[in-house]
Amino acid sequence: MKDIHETTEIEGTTKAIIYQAAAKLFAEKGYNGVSMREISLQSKVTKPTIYYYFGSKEGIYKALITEALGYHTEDLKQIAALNIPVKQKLVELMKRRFQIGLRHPELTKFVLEVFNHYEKLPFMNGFKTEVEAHAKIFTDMIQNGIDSGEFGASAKPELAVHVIGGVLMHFLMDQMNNREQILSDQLAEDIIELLFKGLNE
Amino acid sequence: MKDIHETTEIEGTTKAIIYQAAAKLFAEKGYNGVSMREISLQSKVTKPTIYYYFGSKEGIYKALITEALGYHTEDLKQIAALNIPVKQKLVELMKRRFQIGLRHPELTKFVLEVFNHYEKLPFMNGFKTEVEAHAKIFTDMIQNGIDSGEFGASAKPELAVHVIGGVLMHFLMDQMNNREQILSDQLAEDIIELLFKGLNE
DNA sequence: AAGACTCTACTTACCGTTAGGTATAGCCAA
DNA sequence: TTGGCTATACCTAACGGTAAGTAGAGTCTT
Repeated sequence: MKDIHETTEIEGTTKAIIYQAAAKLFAEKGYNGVSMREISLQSKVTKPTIYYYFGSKEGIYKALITEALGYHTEDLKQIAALNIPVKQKLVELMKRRFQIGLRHPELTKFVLEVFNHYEKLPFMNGFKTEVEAHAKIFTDMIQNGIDSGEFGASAKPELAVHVIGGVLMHFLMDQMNNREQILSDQLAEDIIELLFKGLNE
Repeated sequence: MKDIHETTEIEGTTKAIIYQAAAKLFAEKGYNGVSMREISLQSKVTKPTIYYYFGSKEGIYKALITEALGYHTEDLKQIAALNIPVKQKLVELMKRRFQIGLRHPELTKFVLEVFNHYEKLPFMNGFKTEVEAHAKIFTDMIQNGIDSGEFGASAKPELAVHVIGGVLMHFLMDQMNNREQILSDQLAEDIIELLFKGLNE
């Protein structure tokens, strides 16, 4: 899989410079917390140039979300297609998400924001389809684990999906708000192990 | 325990009217997404009157956070002091948080925002102490469960804290973004049960 | 008990600043 | 010399915040 920025951007071009400056600022302060002037200053590109490439503030933001979301969904599809036990898929998913979280914190924050849609922007609904597509792949993966008997029969699928997804997002969020490194492959394994064995063992 | 709004507000007063309008708007659109004019319009109170009572935009926001955070910490303290097994305390905590989430979605969103501090406001740091105090009570509670042998010895305390806390926040967040009711006492019990037994049972 | 004063609660009208966005002209590589 | 790109300078609307003033109830003095 290509690295996250390679899909739409060529490093060093004016567009890419604007793109990365905007990603950083939006991730730090949210959509309404960032002004076009700030992006212009941070990227050292004048305002009209930004408008030339992205059309509007909404335009940059949407481009950012689309890329981040697309990348994550593609990655998830790939994992779902692997020929390994579901439990291993979950470990793999968590490891990869953690790695992306460390390498691309800005884009990770966008994904978290879309999934949790906190600072509700009116145009966020436009991504509903993509978010649901992503959720479906994940749900199917868990359902597979239950159907195949790999998970206990008592595990309710929707509950399991929420718990695993919730924990994953929580750790990502935690890393996004911390300077020191929290996430690691080992942590990913420990989390899945704990979720499988349960607290009372 | 008193209901959440009784602590600082008397229903029907101008201050309370502003307060509730602001809570609703901030929860919907985030700090930077809401203007003082909007609060003024929504509450049908003129702008200077809002300044008369709260001093600044930051002032209203901080008042909202302080109340919500204070209430939640008080509630958590109360649960921690109960003379029941730790597992039951967790169930009780989750039930209560779910109930607050349903009854007071606006204030619940504030708590989530502070804990996840997404749209990072510069003055959010001012609540670090309170957030840490809250976290400590929770961590001690889990640690108790491990020390007393109620939880499995293999459960790493920090991991367990993050998993339980993460799941709790995730479900609250999910409810905040949905119109239909998701949360219930039964769900709280199911979640804790799943976390204890693990997925493979 | 009447007038002078004070206080709370609130309004009208406005401030300087910044927001998103753009018209227009110039630069420069192909 | 044309078309992709970038700069200057500007627009209107909206922002957070405030100066100045007032209605009306209460208080204090004579």
